[in-house]
Amino acid sequence: MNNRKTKKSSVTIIDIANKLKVSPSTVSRALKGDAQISEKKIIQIQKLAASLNYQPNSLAQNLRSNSTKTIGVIVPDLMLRFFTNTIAGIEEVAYKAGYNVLISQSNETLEREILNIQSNLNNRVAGIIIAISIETKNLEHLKCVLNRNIPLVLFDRDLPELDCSKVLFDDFGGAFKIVEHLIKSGYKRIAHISANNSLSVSINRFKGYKAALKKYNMKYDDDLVIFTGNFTEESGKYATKKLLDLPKPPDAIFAVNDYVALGALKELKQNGIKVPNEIGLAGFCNEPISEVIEPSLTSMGQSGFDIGKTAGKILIDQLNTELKYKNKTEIITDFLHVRASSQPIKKRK
Amino acid sequence: MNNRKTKKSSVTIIDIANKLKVSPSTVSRALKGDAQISEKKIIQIQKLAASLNYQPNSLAQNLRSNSTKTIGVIVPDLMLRFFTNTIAGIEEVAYKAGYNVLISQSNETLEREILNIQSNLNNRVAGIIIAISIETKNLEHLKCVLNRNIPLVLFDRDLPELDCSKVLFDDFGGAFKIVEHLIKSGYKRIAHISANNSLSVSINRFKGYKAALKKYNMKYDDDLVIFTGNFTEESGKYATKKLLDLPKPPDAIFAVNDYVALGALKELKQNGIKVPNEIGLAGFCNEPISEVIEPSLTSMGQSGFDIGKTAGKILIDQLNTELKYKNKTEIITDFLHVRASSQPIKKRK
DNA sequence: CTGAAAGCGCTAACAC
DNA sequence: GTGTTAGCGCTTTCAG
Repeated sequence: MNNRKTKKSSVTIIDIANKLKVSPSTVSRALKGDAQISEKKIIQIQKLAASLNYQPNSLAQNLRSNSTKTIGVIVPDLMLRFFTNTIAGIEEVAYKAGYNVLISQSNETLEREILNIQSNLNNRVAGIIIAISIETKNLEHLKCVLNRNIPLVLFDRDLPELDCSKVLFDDFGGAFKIVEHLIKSGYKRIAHISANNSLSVSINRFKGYKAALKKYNMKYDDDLVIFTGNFTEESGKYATKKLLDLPKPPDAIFAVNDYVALGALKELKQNGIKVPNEIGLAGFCNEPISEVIEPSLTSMGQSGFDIGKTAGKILIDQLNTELKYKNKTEIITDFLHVRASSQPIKKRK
Repeated sequence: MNNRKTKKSSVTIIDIANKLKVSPSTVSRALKGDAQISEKKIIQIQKLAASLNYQPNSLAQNLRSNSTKTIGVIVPDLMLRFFTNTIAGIEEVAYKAGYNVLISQSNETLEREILNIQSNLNNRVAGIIIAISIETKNLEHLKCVLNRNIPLVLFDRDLPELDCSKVLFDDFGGAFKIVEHLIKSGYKRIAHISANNSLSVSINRFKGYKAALKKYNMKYDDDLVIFTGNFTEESGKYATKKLLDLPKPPDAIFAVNDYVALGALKELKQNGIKVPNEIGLAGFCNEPISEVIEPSLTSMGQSGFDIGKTAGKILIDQLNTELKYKNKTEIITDFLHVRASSQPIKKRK
């Protein structure tokens, strides 16, 4: 009996059809405002549906169409601000377009990423937006998505071998601007703390660093580049320690991101080195902390929210226009937030 | 033809049945390891399924069971660190239990929250975890969820009138500890910057503040409490301005959260007031910024990740055990991070 | 131990 | 304009 009650809890198209002595298909059509159905029937049916608080059963619609109004989003780590900001952007545009957002995290492992994709496919998501894990070199699982004609949008971390839509940040240009700014501020020996985990993000920032040095005829020095393997504060400390141990330490440091820069700053302070007076410093991402630390940190902006919105837009475009094969790459840029940590050398006492 | 290809792209239970000359029901049972099916058939069927890379069509399973393996999560704002940390915690336990996570944000509006719930219900989520919006006073939409026997877990923001599972932070105790710490550090006139938007969070921190004063026989002074309406840095500045304008300004400020405290700190600095020497300061949430600002900010920890994990666990418990009516309230506590901004008065020069 | 058959709710040929 | 019918893929009685 409880069972019956539960069943009755949702009104179906058949209930409406019975009450109005019409067929279920008529109801179905009327609810969609099909032009073939007479005006009065449409109104009558829609009125009854509304008064009964009819809600279409998405599950049935999904099975019928073998698709859903759901976008799968896979990110490496939900504890990282950048990725959650991206999700906020995606949710924003998805909501407006009537899509739901299914999230999962790969924890930076390929294994879990594959399971996430699998699960997304089983759930017949309409499309997938993904930032790949550090481990992702093999791309079978991603090709599998494309083979099924499911639109795929890669963001932040590029996979040049994969042919699909992408939303990338201009890491090269961003790094270039930072280093250019440091050079113009009078710094002569600019070090770079990189991550070197084969991620495009890391690689391209390194390239931007080198390009800026080259443009201004500054010698590239291998000793001034430290590869740490990841993006943590600890790495920043470790790398800075190594830099300070050099026979000729740098007079500025460009860190691959703000947390690495924070680690560098702490290490410098611990060694009694004044920033920016003795060593200038700059980071990447413009995290909230960059604005509030002492001295405030010069950092390249990188709006995760905008990247998310763009990725969402591209995906929904592909979904709506059936241009499932149209691969679009969008490069997002942002501007440099110049703060105290990179005060021009001239102004230094 | 393309159509046919797409159709063939996924293997169904019927394909397997045909190849093995058994019925679809046998295959279905064998895949679940039904004890009734003979050992050899089970092995044979599972082997073939694996080799064909058979993936059950979740959509069909969903329709059949009128339910999904999906947990709906609704938060006010995906740009807030606390909520995304919660989501990380939920995802963690959901993943392990084989559930997907569908997220949506209400943007702090009741209207959108209702639409989010509606959408979750249409998608037949197995359960819902929600942090209500600031506007949510009417609870029809939430009762509607419970009426459908869908487990609901409220977190962070309480709605005392609603009878369901809850995971709340010990805001009262947290505030009490902060104020007690300030008192023990020698502060005599402790102000509180509150939000007063009728959220339990705000109300309970205010109550904790008053309780601590009372315990230590300190007079409660209305002038020392400012209600700003929200949780922003701007509010912190505004309230601090008002506090400094008092005939007898406070010698310590307990801000309802870290961003409000940050605003307070900036305002104090702007007025040349030394923290903690002239005015002590404490916040709430232990945001990453609290550790890096100058002076570092004393703050009550509040692990969104733990709250999320707990909420997820409770929901999944209810789902697994069919104890859909068992309403469990879990109170999460954390510890106080004492930092420079509230240095004991004795140590001040 | 296995098969036949019905049905979850909706939609879209195909009829008339 | 509207109804009939079949079927999306899976599960689960009910029969044997």
